[in-house]
Amino acid sequence: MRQSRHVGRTLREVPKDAQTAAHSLMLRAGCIQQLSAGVYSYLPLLHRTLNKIAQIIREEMTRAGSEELLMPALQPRELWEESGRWERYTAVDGIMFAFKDRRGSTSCLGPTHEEVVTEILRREINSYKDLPKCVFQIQTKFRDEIRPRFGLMRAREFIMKDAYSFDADDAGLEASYEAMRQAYHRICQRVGYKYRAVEADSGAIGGSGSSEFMVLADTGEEVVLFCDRCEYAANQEKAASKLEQFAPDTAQAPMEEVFGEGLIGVERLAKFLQIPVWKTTKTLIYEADEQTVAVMVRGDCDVNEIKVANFLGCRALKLASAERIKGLTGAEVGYAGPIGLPAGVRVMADQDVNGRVNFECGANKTNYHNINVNFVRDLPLPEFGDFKLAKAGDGCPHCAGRLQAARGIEIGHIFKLGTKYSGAMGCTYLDTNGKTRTVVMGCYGIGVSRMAAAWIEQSHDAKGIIWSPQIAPYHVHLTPLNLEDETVRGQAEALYERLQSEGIEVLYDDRPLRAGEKFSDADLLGLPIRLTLSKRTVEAGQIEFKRRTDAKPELLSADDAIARIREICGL
RNA sequence: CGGAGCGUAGCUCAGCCUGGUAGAGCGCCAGCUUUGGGAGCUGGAUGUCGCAGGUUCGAAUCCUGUCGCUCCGACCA
Repeated sequence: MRQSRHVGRTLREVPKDAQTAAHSLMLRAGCIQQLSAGVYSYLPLLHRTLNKIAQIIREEMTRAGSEELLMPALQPRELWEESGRWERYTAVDGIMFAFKDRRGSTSCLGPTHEEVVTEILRREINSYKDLPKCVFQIQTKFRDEIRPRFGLMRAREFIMKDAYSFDADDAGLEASYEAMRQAYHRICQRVGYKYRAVEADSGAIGGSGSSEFMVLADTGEEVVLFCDRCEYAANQEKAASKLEQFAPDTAQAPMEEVFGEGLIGVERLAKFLQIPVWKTTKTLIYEADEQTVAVMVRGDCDVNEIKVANFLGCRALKLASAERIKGLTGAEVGYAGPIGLPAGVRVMADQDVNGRVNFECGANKTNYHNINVNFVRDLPLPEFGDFKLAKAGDGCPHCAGRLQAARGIEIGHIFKLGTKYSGAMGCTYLDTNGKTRTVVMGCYGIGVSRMAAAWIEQSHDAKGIIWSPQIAPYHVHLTPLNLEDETVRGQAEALYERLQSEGIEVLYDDRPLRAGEKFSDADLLGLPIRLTLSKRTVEAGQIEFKRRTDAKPELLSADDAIARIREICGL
């Protein structure tokens, strides 16, 4: 491609709306243009990268036995009512674009395709002989994000690959899931990410098990925890952990109410009470749909709201307002405790709250704390469960190692759905005994446009993007100088032709610009290899070869340069 | 959803408080010089000041509404 005809001019100034490196660089390199909040045009450079990513995904999906199709983005309300997700996706979470057409029927733009794919496959599957099946598509998805941000990272319109497996039983699902898991590893490895696969919460999609593929980057929105000794790795939303255990007191002391003015925050409180932090207790009051719950965690922990919501099976979980807390506990925020709450409040506690003797908790009275509290004697046993947020430094749940934290960008998420959709929508088959059974499903998503953004987030420097050869828009940036010189111009044109004829993708900067502008643009666009011709190189009879990651260029013959390009780009 | 901020030239922004009919830098166009990391000089073009009302002799500026964009958000007991 001749750069003089290329659409996607570079920007010298940093666009004000860009909060992250990837967003800023994509705008500056002319990869994207914003059309409205969270909606972007993919300009030619990025379009090429997206196609390359899509191609890698296609190849790996196909290798794993999945077949490509394309489903409608525009979907009827009735289908979503059949699966039972309409209300949640529209009224409750509002994540789905929905609207009436001219006939008055309601449609939506699909944020995901479980309903449609189940509709397709339930007509396809009759017998166990028709299983397993697996299909995928690469398509534009729509999510009415509460707050779109970071460019392509959290957009309202984005490109995603989603695959769906259909099996006769759980064993079949395990096999399908494993094939997809392997495919996802291969995709990440082929692109070249530094990444981790982690255990994850399955969220709104539902289902029993899931893994996320996280590209490691400091600006990632997710926190992943992984063990320094074993293979355990999980999203913080899902992660379990073992807390350090302390020897309990040998005898119960009498419960006491202690005045401690304005003591909010467990560190200060523990110091004041002269007890270790692990003996303090945080009690948080939540509104969970229609019920009110109090959740207790050890003072050195925080509540993992996702675990609580999953335990309760509620749709919405949020901290109670200050007024509500005052109404329930009679105290200002900060002094809630499990003793003396109104009868309707359901009391739950993280399991590590148990096993302590003479612990502290809020007294439901402003500025007062109870100490030497003991279950059974002072209050009934609450419902115990795993409700704490695991954090770096906690013990690994599976071995004696410690958890470490890293930030990541979630690019892929695979789920064992089970029969949630097939059951609701009647996707069944007859087994060998002629008995009707429900198909067991899995779903496997990976964000194509987000993968491009994640790559840049992980691979850039002060000057610009550093593409990997596998997903770079072009392999080579041909940047001749002194184009006014006939000889240079002639050689540049000839080299441009030769590279193309050899199947090397080349962006040819044929603009009559100065060296500084060309090189700065080349660094910004970040193609893997830069080739430069000039009066100097003509005299030397060689061409200048520089990788984006090299500091200095080297002089090579055209043949040698092409050989190097082939080697680097795996051509 | 709540809170806040911003919409002025292609881009980044000043001007607004204190009303008098619009500016800078970069970019763009022409010419000359320059020519290996965004060079210099000279000349030039460019705006429904987001939109709609209102106040006023007069509105980018004040008021109201509206649309768009951006940022922040339960101080965890």
